[in-house]
Amino acid sequence: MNLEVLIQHATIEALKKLYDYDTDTALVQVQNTRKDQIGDFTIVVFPFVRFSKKSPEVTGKEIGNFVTEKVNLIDSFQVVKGFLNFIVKNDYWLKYLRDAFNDNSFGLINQGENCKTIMVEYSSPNTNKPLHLGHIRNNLLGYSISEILKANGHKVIKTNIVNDRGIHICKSMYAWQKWGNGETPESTGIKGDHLVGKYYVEFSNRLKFEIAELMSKGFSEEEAENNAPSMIAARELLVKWEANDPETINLWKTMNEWVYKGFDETYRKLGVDFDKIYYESDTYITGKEEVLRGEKEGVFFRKEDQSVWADLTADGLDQKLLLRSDGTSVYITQDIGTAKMRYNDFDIDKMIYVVGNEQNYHFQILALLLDKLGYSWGKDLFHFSYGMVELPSGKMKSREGTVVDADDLIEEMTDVARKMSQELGKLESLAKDEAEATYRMIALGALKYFILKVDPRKNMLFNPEESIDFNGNTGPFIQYTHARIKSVLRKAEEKQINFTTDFLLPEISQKEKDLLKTITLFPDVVKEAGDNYSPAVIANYCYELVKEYNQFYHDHSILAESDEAKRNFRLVLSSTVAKVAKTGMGLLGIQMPERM
RNA sequence: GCCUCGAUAGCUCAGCUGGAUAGAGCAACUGCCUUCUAAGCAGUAGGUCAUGGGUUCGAAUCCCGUUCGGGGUACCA
Repeated sequence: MNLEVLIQHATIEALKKLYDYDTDTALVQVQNTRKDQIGDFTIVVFPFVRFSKKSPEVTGKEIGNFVTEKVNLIDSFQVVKGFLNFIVKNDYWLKYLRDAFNDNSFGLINQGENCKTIMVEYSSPNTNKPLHLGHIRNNLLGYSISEILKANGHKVIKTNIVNDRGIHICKSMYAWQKWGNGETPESTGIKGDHLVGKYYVEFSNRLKFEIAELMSKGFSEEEAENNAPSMIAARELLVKWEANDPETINLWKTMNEWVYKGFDETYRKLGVDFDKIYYESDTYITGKEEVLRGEKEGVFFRKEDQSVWADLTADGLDQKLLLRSDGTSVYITQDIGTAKMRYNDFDIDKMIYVVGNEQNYHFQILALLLDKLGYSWGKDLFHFSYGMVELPSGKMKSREGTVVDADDLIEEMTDVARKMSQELGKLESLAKDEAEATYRMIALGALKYFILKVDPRKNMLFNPEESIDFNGNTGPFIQYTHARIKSVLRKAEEKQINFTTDFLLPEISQKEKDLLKTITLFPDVVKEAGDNYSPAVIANYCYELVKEYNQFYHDHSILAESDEAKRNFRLVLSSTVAKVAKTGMGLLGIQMPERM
């Protein structure tokens, strides 16, 4: 049982003995004492004065005396206004440090009885265009959430559903057929996903032109879009595709292969991966079957034009199209099929969809439809809904070319990291490829931290005019601190200074104690991040920790310390900070360099 | 229109399961490298927590109204 719980229980007992008041753990909260106050743990006594019938100060003193008597790890206490601050014996903190230092999986929970099998879907790209910054946020969140859930003792299956079919890819296919002149990634030297994306943009431009033309002839915007020749051609391609037309399927396969090769490269650079990949071209048929079964069972209905719908008005929503009048399937049809296949393939306790908040409505409906189709797990689907990445000019739109391309961004960041390292004269002793790997590590550290430190639910702003920072509250700052500690530890080794946790109790300074206390917060932070699906909690903690370390580092010598117990303690402290920071950043998918 | 999310320093963000004087970073200004990595440390300045009410011993945090902004409400995905 940890000390906070001991204090909590002792306080409950005190309330009973002193004031004959019965309460439970929910009403007695032990919190960490504010940094600017003396003490380690705090209990707010205001809620108790009502039945102690004494002033907050007196109430605090009475409870303080009782608890201090009862819990022998507590050294003393102070009452400031209505706040009861306990001061804990140094032995407690030092023992904690020893344990943390010796525990290789400090802060992580082993797979135990609460272990769930959780499937996390993320990335989910369309195969008609390359990945952009919005996808980067998705990929980083999905990967990080998976790691955080593993750290909380769960089994995680990372999955990706590739939207490899549908009208969007037909648009690229049509444009390539029409204006491509047989271009390939090989013939042009353009990365496959970028080449296909180029034709998607060309299609959009052409369509925009055609719509304008038709509207000038008196068509409404909707009519114009439906009657634009390019749009008609793309729809024809989709019908041919669903009818298995060999020529269409061939072209589709070829262009998708180009895209996959490109995606694989981007995923590799980003450092994300998947345990199982689904393709909508494999799952949409199951979806169609499910919809038709639903229609047969009277859950769904068919309109005169042969389109199939779900009536959700009883649930406070609208009618929802499930199959088009030409018989082809839509987005939600595919998702129904994908969900069913996943539950057939794996024994899943929980399904998490990492998808942007623009699709909140979609997932609300998906859960409802699956429930109506008789799947008990339908309502348990969890949509991890995250905010958009916005540019100063507003939302990113692939169709309009206002996107920050993922590959470009990573390259630019790497260039900045390289330039900066060289200006600072760092890494000169490293071999070229090792230095390059470190630049990449720093660049990705900056990018990933920049994205993951913000609350996932909120929209965030990216300004391409200002490059992502490498100083201050950033990934490289945390990486730097790690490298700094590693450097000290290397020097210790060179000087043959061995250190163990057997140090006799040294006196510890306030800064050392603050740092040590920050280390003790890590397990709770991991748990909170898991409960709230929030990499941001981890990111902000890592920053807090290394900031604390840098202050300590500035004020104390480590290797030059003559008192052996102190030197020993500081080395253990440093080493533990490095380990915790590395573990924490690992949960964000950020690697830590040995030197930088 | 309806549904939904948001608004904290000049900018980007923490803090939101109610607790002490609202915190960081960036940008601006000042100091600190003959000593373990200055991608660092210390400091100055910067706030009506959109706004009006309510609940409470106590509200940035919870509730209601208002204003402004994002997203959704497609036979796009």
